[in-house]
Amino acid sequence: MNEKTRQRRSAFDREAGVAIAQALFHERGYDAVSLADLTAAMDINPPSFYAAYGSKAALFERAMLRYAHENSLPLDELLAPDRPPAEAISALLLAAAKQYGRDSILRGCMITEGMRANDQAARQMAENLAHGGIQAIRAYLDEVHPQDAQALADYIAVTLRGLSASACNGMSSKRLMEVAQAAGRFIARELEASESTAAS
Amino acid sequence: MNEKTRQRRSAFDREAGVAIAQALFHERGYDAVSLADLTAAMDINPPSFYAAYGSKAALFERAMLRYAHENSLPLDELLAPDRPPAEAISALLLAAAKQYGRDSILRGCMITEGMRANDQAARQMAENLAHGGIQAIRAYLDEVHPQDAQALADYIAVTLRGLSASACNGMSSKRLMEVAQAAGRFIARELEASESTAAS
DNA sequence: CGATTTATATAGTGGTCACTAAATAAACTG
DNA sequence: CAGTTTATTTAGTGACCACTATATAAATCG
Repeated sequence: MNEKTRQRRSAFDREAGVAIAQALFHERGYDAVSLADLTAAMDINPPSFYAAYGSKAALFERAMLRYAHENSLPLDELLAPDRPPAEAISALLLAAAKQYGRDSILRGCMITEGMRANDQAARQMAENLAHGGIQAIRAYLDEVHPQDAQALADYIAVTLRGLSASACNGMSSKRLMEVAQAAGRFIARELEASESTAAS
Repeated sequence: MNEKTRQRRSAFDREAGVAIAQALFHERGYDAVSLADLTAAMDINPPSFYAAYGSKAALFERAMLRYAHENSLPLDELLAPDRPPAEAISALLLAAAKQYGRDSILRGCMITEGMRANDQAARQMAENLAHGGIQAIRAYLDEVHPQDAQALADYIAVTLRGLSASACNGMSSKRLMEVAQAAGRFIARELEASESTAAS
């Protein structure tokens, strides 16, 4: 009975699939999201997945790029050259803390946390993307505070990583923001101190 | 031919097995170490593993406890009540940075990084252990700086997490220590500031 | 409309995962 | 030395992993 008549849907929306993958990867991390999870969430079969994206890692990269385009901190605005550096850096840290703790499911920074994936290819992609962000901060500091741009950039990078990881383990938005504000205040004091040192 | 004569070795050293597991879990993280990795490193078969440890997660807990016993920061000494708090906290951060970057293979804090495991049971065990450390710092701050012990404890916790994660992604010991020293300096200034505020 | 291309559907692949049943050798106990 | 316990051995388990060979339906295009 019921001989053949195999049916077929039209092509699925591949950009929508990237958005779905972005949410899953952000929520659970690269390794904890399986192909079966992805194809189920997109309501497609594995061959459609591979025809569209090539591999799980390639889709992860597209998802991170989409995340960066949609959610990355507006470094250009935050770190505007005409702003007082202390204010700019404080604003950056606070904006990060706000974003990392905003959503109850999508915690922390998807790219920062991607750097701790077990899969080597996925980790490398995240590291490359994160490097760009750190470089932008470093370039800004080279302009506004060249005497110890590296140390400040490292301090900011470590603080951002700590904020992201803490957000992932449930630290509340309020507490994240308080830590960010404290760090911003500390940097402001440090800039003041080295300004007056330089002026003496 | 060669009928039977199955041989058997004596029991393996279970404590040595915990040490081997500790190194593997610290190096790669809980999820990235397989049963096969563990049994191969210990040179035993899976049934010996389960007879000795019960499960992979249970061994992870024993390995973390061993790590804590062997490597955990001597909070009692670092945070001695008769020490100036600013000095004690700076010493704590610097000691952490030193330890996280000391070994080229065993990077960061095994327990802190365990909190990001994909396996729920392993993550919970790490969170419970980490909570103890944070609580010790919090109790110390309640004694020496009760007016904002929570904010300071959060700042320290976030900084420690950032240092650990950064160590895992290759930040050099030198840079980790510079960040820790900067954070310690910032906290010293903050304590000074709030002391003088309180005195006014 | 007919030919070609594209992306779907079914139904798998081999590999690895944590874990175990059954048999038996060593160690322990009387 | 005999009986019991303990921990080893071999040889698997089913579940899940990322990924794919083959067939065919829809979309595209002359």
